[in-house]
Amino acid sequence: MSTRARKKHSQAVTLADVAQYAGVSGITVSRVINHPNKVSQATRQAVQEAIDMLGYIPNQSASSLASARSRVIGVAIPSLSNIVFTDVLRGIYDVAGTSGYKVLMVDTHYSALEEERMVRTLLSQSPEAMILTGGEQTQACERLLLKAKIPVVQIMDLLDEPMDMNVGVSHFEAGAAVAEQLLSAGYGQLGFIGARMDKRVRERLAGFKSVLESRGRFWRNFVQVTDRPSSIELGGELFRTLMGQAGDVVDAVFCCNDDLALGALFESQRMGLDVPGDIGLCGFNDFEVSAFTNPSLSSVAVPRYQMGVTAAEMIITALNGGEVGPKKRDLGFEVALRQSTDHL
Amino acid sequence: MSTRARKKHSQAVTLADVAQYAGVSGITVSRVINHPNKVSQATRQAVQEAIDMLGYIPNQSASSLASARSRVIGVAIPSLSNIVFTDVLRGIYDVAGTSGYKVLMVDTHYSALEEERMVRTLLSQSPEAMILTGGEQTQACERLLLKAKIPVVQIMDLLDEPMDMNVGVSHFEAGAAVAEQLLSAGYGQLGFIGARMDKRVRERLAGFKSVLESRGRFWRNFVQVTDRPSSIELGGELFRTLMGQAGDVVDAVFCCNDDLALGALFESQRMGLDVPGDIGLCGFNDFEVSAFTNPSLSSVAVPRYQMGVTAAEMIITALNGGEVGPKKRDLGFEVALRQSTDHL
DNA sequence: ACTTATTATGTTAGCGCAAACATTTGGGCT
DNA sequence: AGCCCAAATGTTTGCGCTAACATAATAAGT
Repeated sequence: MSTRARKKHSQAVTLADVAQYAGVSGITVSRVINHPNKVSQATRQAVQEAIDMLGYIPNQSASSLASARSRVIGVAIPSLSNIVFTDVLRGIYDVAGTSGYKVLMVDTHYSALEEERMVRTLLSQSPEAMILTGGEQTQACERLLLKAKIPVVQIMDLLDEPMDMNVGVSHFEAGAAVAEQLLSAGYGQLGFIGARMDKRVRERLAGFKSVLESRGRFWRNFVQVTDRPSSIELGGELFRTLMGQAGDVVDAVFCCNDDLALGALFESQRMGLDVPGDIGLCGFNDFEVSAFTNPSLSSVAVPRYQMGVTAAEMIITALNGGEVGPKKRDLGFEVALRQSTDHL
Repeated sequence: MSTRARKKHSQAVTLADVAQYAGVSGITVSRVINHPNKVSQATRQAVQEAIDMLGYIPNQSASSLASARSRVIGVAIPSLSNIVFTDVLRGIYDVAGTSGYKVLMVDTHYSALEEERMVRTLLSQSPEAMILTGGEQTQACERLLLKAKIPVVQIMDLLDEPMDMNVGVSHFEAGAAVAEQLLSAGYGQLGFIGARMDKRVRERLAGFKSVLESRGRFWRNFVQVTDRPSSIELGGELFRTLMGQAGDVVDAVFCCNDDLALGALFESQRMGLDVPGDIGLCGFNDFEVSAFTNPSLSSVAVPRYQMGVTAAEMIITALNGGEVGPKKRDLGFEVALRQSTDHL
């Protein structure tokens, strides 16, 4: 044995300590923790007592290194301040947690470059799978993930060519559905306000626009968008602007999300406009509050939580070598028609 | 060399591969990554090229194991669906991210036992510090953390005896402040509705109650609470119940959070009650929407994001061996008086 | 009894990296 | 030139754990 004994990293209890205390070998302790059914009842109990007595907590780094299993799922979402993503996250956490996986989450701030950096960070933790938002990864990012050879699920959107698996809804169709519903509710001149204008919002607008164009009812100046982050305040602002330049014609507005829709609703009240009489309003994402405002706000409900659940379940099935089923899942949406679009 | 060569875990590029490619020793590659200024310009560049060429991604498990540094901060929050906590999280992520730390977050679902289980999980990742919500940890949980000998910050509340560091606000004083403000706004018979009833909500109620009792103005049947999770819908329900049993007297209601307050506001509109004329309403947490409803909703603003930032900064300072300053920080609150309490 | 499974446990080696220590190299000074 | 010091790089070892293999103990079948 070398005389220059290296300083122990810590006084932490290790597997070896437990083994000694219980009078067994290290691997037996390891098995009690990871494959308890491979150990006899008696030994298992003795080891468990030693674990409890010493307060042993396994070192996951060592375990990962030795077994090449990290039990970590990496998740990248664009923003933590948007309930849309935190709902998905909840679904992921709920499933991952009960399956013994940890979730390492990062916030990409809606930037593909930031996402690439974050994916690098995540990969350095040797995740066993990865969940990404949307399909706008950088080339380099995609290469990294392919090289990692782990299951990847892209969520939120429906992608033509997912890297691996895909769970989402068609924002194009959702936008189109809103246009249809507003038209059949009797509105004829439809406006659009949008913020942040990420891929999904652009898709909603595209779907909305396609329906209107097919009826010769689309006019560019009925669209009021900005790249600024969405907020209720901004919704009011965009609504006021839109009304300022087309208020004499526009009779209904599709707001790209419920934040904007709420802002528009409250602003319309302050402007003395009657919703749904003077102007119809429809949001997107169906926040809880939208069902309770006066008038209640029509919106598009997307199964966010379920999206997280499904993504996590697909991953866990894949990791367990099970049959994943369809690699692309369209979870659908529902247009919730409420008072704000009910003027007939 | 043994003939039974163990199967390599993966084909992943390792530090040794990079070293060989760059014609240096492994430790030099390690230095380029972790202590670049200890390597000459030329070598650094050569190694960097090798890293890029081979697409090397360091194995964090191995690094943690060898160096006893994980660069992980563990965070336990009670719920992911409450914007209150996700705002704090954002603050933590923003600071931790820019300081090169990863955040491992867990959701305790408002349960101390679940929290203990989660802390165990977190500890197995050898976090360098931990952020917990509130001060209601189990004994065992507290013991685990003490044994881990890492910086711990308890956030949200102000604690008498924090385990280590503490960043929060006094919910008792906030509740008291609301009572004071409502009284000086001219309301005389104050009610309270509350849900979830966690420690912080109970503190708000206690503060509110203490002020009223000191003026002989507290009546038990003006308080309507439930342990069910808070929601807008529930706010409406509790408000209706309270009005049903004390509506002829109560002239203002303190809602333990803005979800309830919004529910109460919308419900009062449906009941044909004038806010703030017939009834005053004050919420808590100052969600964005509260400033934009009609009437706008009075609320108590708490620096949530800043709380996360401060907690993370204290931790990083501590980890760098810096001067942390006061271990207990009261970040204060502000009562935002708006139309819903303005009936004079 | 004797082979053959089966179950329970142990031995060995190494996962990929960085701390500690050792060595070399290259000025800068007298 | 000779010396010293600092900067740059290398060698060795082990972090704590688990896969793979080896062995021992027990049960089951003939």
